[in-house]
Amino acid sequence: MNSIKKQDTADKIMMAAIDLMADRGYNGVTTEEIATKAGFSEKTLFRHFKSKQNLLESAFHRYHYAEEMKDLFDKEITWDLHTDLMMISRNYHRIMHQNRKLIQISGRERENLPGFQESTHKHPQQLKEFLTEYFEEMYNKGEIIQTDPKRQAVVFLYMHYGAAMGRINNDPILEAFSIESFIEESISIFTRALTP
Amino acid sequence: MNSIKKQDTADKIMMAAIDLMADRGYNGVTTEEIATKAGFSEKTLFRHFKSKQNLLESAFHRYHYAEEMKDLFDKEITWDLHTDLMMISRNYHRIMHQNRKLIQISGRERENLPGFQESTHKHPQQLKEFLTEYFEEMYNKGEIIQTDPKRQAVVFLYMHYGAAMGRINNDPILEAFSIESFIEESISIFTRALTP
DNA sequence: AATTAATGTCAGTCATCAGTGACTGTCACA
DNA sequence: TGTGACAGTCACTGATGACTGACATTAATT
Repeated sequence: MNSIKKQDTADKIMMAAIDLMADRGYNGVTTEEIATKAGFSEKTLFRHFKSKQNLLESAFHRYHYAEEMKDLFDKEITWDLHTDLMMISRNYHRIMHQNRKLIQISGRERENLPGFQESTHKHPQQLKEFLTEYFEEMYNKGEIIQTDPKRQAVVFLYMHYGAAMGRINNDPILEAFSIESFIEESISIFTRALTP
Repeated sequence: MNSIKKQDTADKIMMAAIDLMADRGYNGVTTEEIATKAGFSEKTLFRHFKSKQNLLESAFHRYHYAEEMKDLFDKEITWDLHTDLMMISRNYHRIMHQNRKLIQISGRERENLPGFQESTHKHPQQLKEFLTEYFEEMYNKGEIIQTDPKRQAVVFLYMHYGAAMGRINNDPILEAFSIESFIEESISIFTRALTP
């Protein structure tokens, strides 16, 4: 039972930490609260993590969404603009939504998470490069009009990033709206703009 | 010199508070730091504001970007799609940039700012309604194609919201890019998508 | 039955921080 | 010259929060 149970406890504590810190920030939450929420004593928390800071870092490391983002590119590209953009957007929003708590924390805790900001920025960066290449290729295939593919990629990304952040922050604008509906509209606009 | 100087002191303290809290959050900054940065003693801070919480609220109230957003609609609409969208975007980004510190704080400090979230959401809401009406009117004039104007407005807004947030957070994606360049590309895409 | 790993309890340390109270200094102005 | 408005200093308090050490408990393992 040793390492399994041990891991289980650590996981529960990390989950509790993520939950609470996403709502109230690193400094807004006490180690006691985290432990209680996880169903353990504060002492146990400190037996598993050598400090509060270390707990946050561990939690981040453990639940990092790094890898998923990459898979997004490896999916089936059909070279049909609408289909591909829909697929990419859906996956993007799914990943952003799954990782919303980590994203909230990361936005907030620049100071407390050394070298973390960069890892948050790494994946959009990759996505931007992938999209840029995709648009270039589509242009070469004569499927889209010629403009600057890098700029198109950035606009596309920010459009979805904005919506993803709105969703994370419970923006009332999205209340009347499903995210699926947003995706459809945005892709329609994009498709229509780029189709020759 | 009474109330002028008094206001001046209070202002300096509020400015210092905004500066520091935008970087490190409410709980990440001490009243002493704020006072020192403002060039006063901690005592003076508490003579002007009855608590740290009250200081934050006052600062927010004072520098609230509420009003500016509305002016954005009252500007010259030319009923030329490209021109109007450029004007709106430029103003939007200008206001967002001017108020970046308050925006950062507001995103972070949901818990500490009672009823603040709603006031942050109010203006985009207004903007969304204005844009919706604008798109409807443009459709009636036969200047744009028929789709759902509300959805168009939301997509337009989030596109710029995303970029504005990226700019605030120093997203490296925007490094190679001026915001003006983003605006141009995004409006080109939008214009091309909506033009009959 | 003895051992061990994981957790709990309790009492306590140490540092920090919001906020206060008493008193002083300074300048404007009447 | 005296009063009022504003800021400073200093020495506190009271609370909180991260983190520790000693010892007890529980339950599974051998």
